[in-house]
Amino acid sequence: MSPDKQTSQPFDPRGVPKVVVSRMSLYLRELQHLVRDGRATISSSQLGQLLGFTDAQVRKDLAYFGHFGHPGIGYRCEELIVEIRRILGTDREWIVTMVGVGNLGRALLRYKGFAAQGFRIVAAFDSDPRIIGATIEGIPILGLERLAETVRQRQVQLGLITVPASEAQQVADQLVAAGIAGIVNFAPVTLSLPAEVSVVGVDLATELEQLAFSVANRTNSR
Amino acid sequence: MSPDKQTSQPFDPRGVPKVVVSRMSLYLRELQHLVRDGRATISSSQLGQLLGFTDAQVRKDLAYFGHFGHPGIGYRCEELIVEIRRILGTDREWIVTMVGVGNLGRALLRYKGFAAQGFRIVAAFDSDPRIIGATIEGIPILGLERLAETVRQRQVQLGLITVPASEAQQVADQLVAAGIAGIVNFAPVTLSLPAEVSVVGVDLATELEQLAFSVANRTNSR
DNA sequence: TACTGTGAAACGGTTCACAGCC
DNA sequence: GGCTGTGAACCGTTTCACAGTA
Repeated sequence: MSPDKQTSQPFDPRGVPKVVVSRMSLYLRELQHLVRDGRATISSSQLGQLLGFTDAQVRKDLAYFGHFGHPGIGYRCEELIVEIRRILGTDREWIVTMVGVGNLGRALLRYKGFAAQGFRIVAAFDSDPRIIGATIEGIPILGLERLAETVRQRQVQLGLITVPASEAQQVADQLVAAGIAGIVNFAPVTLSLPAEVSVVGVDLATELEQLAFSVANRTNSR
Repeated sequence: MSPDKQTSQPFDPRGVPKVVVSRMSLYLRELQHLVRDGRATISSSQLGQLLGFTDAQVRKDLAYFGHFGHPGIGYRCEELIVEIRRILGTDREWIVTMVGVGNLGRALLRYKGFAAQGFRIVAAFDSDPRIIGATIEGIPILGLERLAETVRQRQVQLGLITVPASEAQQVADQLVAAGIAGIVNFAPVTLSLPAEVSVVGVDLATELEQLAFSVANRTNSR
C-alpha cells in the first residue's frame, strides 16, 4: 500500500533477495583478502571464480545496489569494499551485547573478527554470580538484572544469545522489551518474536547435519 | 548421463533442493522439542506455524523423502524424528575431528549438542606445544603431525576447521589428503577444494552483517 | 579488446487448490 | 471434519546473450 519510507539508500531494500545480501558479505570478505594481497581491480568473472559463482551472478548482485563497475577494467577493490560496507550498514559502528557467558559466549567475546567488521560488544550478561563482575577482553560481565538499563543507556542495537536452549526465548523477550533491534540466536530453538525485530539463527549441530547429508548422499553442496 | 548410483535411500538426493535439507534439520529440532513436551502428533500447519513456514511447504518438503503423514491425523512425532534422522544420516554415529584448539575450538569441544545429534569428536589438533597432550572433555589434543595417521586409523569422516583464516586452506588440504569426506569451515575464507569433498562454511562476522543489513533496512528477514 | 549492465529466457522453488483418505 | 500428498499455476532467481562503454 504505502510505498517505501524515505531512507538515505539509493536502492529499494525490499527488492533485494536475501541470498543476494548474503553473497554481498562473501564478496566483501574476498575483496578484503584481495586488497591485503595488493590487488587493485578484479573482474566479475575472476571474483566469481574465487567464490564459485558465475560472472553474471556477480554482476547482477552488485547491480541491485548501483553501478560500481568500470567497463574494460572490472571493479576497483577498495572502492567496492567501501560500497558494500555502506550497503550492509557496516560502515558505521554497531553496539552489540551478549547474553550467556558460557563456553561459546566466552569464545565469541574473545573473537577479534567482530570488531574488525565494526561490531563492538560493550557488555555481556550472565546469571552465574561466579563470573559477574569479571571482565573478558575488556568487556564487563554483568548480572541479568542490569540488562534493560544497559541496553538503554549504551544504546545497544544488536544482541547475541548464547544461553542454553531452555532459556533462549525468555532472554530474547527481555532483549526485545529493552528495545533491541536485532538478534543472532546461537541456541538451538526457533524464537518467536515480533516482526519488527530481525533474527538470524546459527545452529552448529544443524550445520553438521547439512554436511552429514551431503556426505551421505555424495550430493556436492556448499 | 548415467543415472543414479545405487544406494539404500528410497529417494533421489539429487532431486532435493539444498534449502529443503536445511529445513529438515529445523523440523527435526522442533520435533525433538515437541516430544520432550509430551506431544504425540502434529499437523503440517501446526509445525509450519512453529517455524514460520506454510503448511504446504512442510508437506512438500517431507514428501520429497516419502509418505510419512497420516491423513486425518498429521505426523507422529517420534516416527517422523526417526525418518528425518535416517534422511540426514544422523541415525548412525559420525566420527569427527577438529583442527585448531583456540577459543572457538575449545568452546566447540565442550559443546554437548554435537554428541546429542550423533557427532563424536575423537581427537583435536593444534600446533601450540603448550596444549598438545592435554585433554578437553576427554578429547585428546594432538600435534598436527599426527593428523593424517589419526584420520586413517580412527576412520574420521568429518573435520571442523577452527584455525585462523590464514591457515585454513592448508589445514583443509591436509584433511583432504588424509581422506576426510566433509568439512565445516569456521574460518572467514572460501576454501578451494576438490568437488568430492563437501564443505559447509560458518562465518560469524558474516551472520552479524546479515543482521545489520536487515536492521538498517527494516527489511524483516529470518 | 576487455569488461559491465541488463532485458529476456530458462530454471527451480513456493503456493494454491483439490482429490483421496481416515 | 481434519488432514495428507500432489499436479498445476505462480513467482523469484539464475543464466544467457548482447548492446553499450572505456
